[in-house]
Amino acid sequence: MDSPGVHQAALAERIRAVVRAIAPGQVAGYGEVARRAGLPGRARLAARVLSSNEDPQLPWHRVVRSDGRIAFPAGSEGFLEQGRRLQAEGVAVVAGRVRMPSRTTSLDEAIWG
DNA sequence: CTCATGACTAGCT
DNA sequence: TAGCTAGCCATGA
Repeated sequence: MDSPGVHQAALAERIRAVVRAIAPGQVAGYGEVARRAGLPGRARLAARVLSSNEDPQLPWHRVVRSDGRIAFPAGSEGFLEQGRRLQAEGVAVVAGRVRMPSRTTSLDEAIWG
């Protein structure tokens, strides 16, 4: 199915589907979303899809950068909005960052719990 | 066509 | 930890 004849609209459709599949209280990186949509390396495309998204039902706020940072400029409206929505779902947001699934806070915690 | 831009990433210093 | 660089790719001027 991933033939070189697919349109951009179809790709955007897949990306939105993947974003919709992110469970509440969870987050995913742009690159991860793209990869799940069958588009490895297209993190930028995923970001573009969200930037041009018009669907109010799309949980775009669950998508962050690979390092857990919110992609919007700190202090911007989008930045505040995303942080607000994430915290409303129980996601810990500290200084514009969220804890990524496979990222430990400290070595001690990783070893000793 | 070329050039600049951006809700990105990984690697190196 | 932080900053810089190069690669990435769709869009618009």
